[in-house]
Amino acid sequence: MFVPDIREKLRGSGYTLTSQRRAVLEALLRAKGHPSAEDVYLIVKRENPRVALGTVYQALSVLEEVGVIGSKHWAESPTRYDLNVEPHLDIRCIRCGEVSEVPGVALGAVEEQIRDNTPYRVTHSAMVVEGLCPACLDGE
Amino acid sequence: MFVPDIREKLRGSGYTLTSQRRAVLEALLRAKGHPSAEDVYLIVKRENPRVALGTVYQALSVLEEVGVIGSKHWAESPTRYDLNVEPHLDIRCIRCGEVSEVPGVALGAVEEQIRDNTPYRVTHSAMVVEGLCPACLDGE
DNA sequence: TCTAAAAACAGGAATGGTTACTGATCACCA
DNA sequence: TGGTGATCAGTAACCATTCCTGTTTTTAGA
Repeated sequence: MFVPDIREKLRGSGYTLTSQRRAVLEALLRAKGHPSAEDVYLIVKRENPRVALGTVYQALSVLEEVGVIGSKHWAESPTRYDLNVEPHLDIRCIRCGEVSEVPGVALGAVEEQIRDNTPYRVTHSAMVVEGLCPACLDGE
Repeated sequence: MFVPDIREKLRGSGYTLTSQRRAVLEALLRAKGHPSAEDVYLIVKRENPRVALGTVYQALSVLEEVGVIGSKHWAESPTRYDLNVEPHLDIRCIRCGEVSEVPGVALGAVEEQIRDNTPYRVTHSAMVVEGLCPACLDGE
């Protein structure tokens, strides 16, 4: 995703691409994994010590709203953010907190079953998966 | 589930069935839906005004540990507790917070796919579903 | 280019769900 | 009955996140 695309998406919802929002995106790119808001904040702060944590939260929320980034939430753990906005499945290690992707799992059929079996209008569904990562399994 | 069974399950993990834990179970039974810890606390307090919220949290955690109750967590919302410990799917209304069950959805195949596609040892997986309940849809 | 209005920001206080701590109370077994 | 550990009430602390206020930056119009 190029900067002009992102600026365009923000414009579309009445937002601007500020240096802080760009810094948050760059931090997300640099982190490469699934950083929390605090992780992003620490990276951004290295180059721009004056940014506030609240600004990072607000930037993440705006960027998610316009569809440039995605977020995932596990219980007892801060929300993780991700440049990958395609539907995909992530697993989180209950010991070290590392998050990684689980490829090759199709949720389409399940989502259809859900829609067919509830009178609710479904707005969001996601699979939350936890386990022990290979590194933590070694230490067992 | 009868009281002797519950006492036995608690015993098995070195716990006792205290009056507070019993009151929490009764509140859960009376609430009938998917109450939060605070909901349970308010119900328990009606008959036993001296119980502390912390006690309710601790009782819920013990009861969950021994497998007598289950819990579900949605982002931006307190954890909900449930006497139904069988795997099942719940949907939460993003407007009023009401939680209800979605019957007839099978996650077994998906869980198998997950296990086959990750090097993690999966310890827990659940589907988190949100939407608008029929009552809130009416008010749209 | 200048200026007023709107948006975004920094810094810090506040919030809400949950856990941790402390001294008092209770349950069980010898 | 007394001792030992579990449990409890009450309260303080915690942590992720949001909210608030005054200031800075950006934008749009003249």
